[in-house]
Amino acid sequence: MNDNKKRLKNPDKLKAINPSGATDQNFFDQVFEITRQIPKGRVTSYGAIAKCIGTGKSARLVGWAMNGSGKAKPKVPAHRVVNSIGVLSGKLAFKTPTLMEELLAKEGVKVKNDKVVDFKKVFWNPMEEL
DNA sequence: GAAATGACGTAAG
DNA sequence: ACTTACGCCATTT
Repeated sequence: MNDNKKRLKNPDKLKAINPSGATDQNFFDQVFEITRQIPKGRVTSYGAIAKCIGTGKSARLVGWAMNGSGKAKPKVPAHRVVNSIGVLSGKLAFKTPTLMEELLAKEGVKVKNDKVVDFKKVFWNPMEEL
């Protein structure tokens, strides 16, 4: 497929995030924007972000969007985003499988067995903070 | 265009 | 706590 019929407002910017040039950059933009608001030492979940944006059930898309976080500018602290139970499900997508854990530990978030320790305590809710 | 894939989520066994 | 199953939606093949 890959038809160019889809509306591409900012091909350039979008290209930086999504090489194939696809869906509204809007979605990615919002995901990144929220992710950048996550305070140091705190984490949030894909579902929470999805809900905050409004897509709600598209938590998967948030994760997919994070896939492009490495190319996004400014960079997005994707390491502060975990799944609903606090597992570092995306650590394999980083340059090194241990990078995510390292970054979190550096910020004061302890990780044990690929899980965030005291997840409920360090959880940051975009709905409440924004 | 149908089928498969995925950094998810929730429910159920 | 772990596994299975289903729903969700954009991307990819």
